[in-house]
Amino acid sequence: MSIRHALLSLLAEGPKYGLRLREEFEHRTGELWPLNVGQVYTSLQRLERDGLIESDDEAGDRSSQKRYRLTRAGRDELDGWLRAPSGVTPPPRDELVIKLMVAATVPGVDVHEVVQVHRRQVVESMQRLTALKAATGAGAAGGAGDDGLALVADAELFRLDAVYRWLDTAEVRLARLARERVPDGPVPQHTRVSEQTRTPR
Amino acid sequence: MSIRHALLSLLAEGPKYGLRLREEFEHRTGELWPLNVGQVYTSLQRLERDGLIESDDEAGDRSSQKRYRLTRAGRDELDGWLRAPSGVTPPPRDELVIKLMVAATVPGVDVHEVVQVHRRQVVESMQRLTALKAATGAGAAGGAGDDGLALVADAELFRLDAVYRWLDTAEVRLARLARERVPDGPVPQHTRVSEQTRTPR
DNA sequence: ACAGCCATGTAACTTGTTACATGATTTT
DNA sequence: AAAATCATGTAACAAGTTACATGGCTGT
Repeated sequence: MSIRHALLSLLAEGPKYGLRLREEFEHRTGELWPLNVGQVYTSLQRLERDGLIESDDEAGDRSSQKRYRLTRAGRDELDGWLRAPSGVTPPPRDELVIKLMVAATVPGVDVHEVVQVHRRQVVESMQRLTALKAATGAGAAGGAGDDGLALVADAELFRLDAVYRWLDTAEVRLARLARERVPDGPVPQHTRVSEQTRTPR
Repeated sequence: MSIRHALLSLLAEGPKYGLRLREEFEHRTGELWPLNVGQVYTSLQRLERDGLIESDDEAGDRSSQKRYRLTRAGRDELDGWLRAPSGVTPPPRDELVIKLMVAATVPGVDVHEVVQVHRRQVVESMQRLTALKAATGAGAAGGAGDDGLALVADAELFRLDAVYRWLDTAEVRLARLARERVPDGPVPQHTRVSEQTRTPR
């Protein structure tokens, strides 16, 4: 639901058209989060379908700018989103966490190795981001776009730092999990019964 | 793509059926990430469609366990996933970051207020998670399921801590962004021309 | 005239997600 | 016999994503 609302936000400043919206989005996020143009148009159509934005319907001619503006409902939706908690109910599933939780018991897979691989990737990403920040920050002498990049890069850097530290604490527990692997897990009763009554192929 | 691969991982231990897969997934993640049953079945069907898993096709009778097992292609896919970087190319879009980047320039919205709201939510979530960890950790005397919960909770806690620190550093820059708001942004040339030639409604 | 960009749009697809239906088995 | 639980399945939709098509405008 991020892109929908991001478009609403950009439209709150005034009517804009598709490509313009893409440019602004990418500029604000320091060109770190590319946004496919097609997605802007599909999102705009869906927003219009939901009555959150309107367009100058006079323009029947293709290939000329079609401005969209926020409706009242759109503004309300936007205000709600800005004050709504971001991903806390339920907590968002973290792919890396899932990966390690299940990898712990996959036969023939060394958890330590998987952890190592990801640790290395985290470090590399952090180095890349730091270099990028330094390069643009020094080169262009600090405009607004650089602030955007810095913000996005910082968010990623903090996140990656957290991931790295989690990997450290997780490794111990993961090894224990793999060892403690219960061969007689909580199997529902129905299973055992069915296995007896069903004819094996 | 997380759930697909999680199911593959669980199936790597041996053939299992739908409900069993849900139970194991939820158990591993400390019951913190509920998984809708329907989604297990849809995911299984799609995995079978893609040739990553197989089922005992003998069972035409509904409402009896249908076991799925990993195919060779499935195992390969799984191995690839375990070693693949998690969300680095391109960096995942962070909803909160987007929210604040665009909120900075929405008229009538106080960035500081939005930041405050989210700061509070982060703190509350962290407290809730810490309490949950303490409660189950002390009560059940440390089984494997508690390790699962601890791992997931830790991941969330580290993540939230990073979010909190980012909010601190971001607030300054966001205020600057809102002030520095360029009224004459990089408008594509085509726009100006069209605006002259088009009849205003 | 032609290449390249601006601008919009559409068709097709993926994963995630929920609500609901169905039937068998077990429990009360 | 009724209620609860186990187990599978389906229909429908949202949101994200990409590849492609279309036409106008601009510069060479």
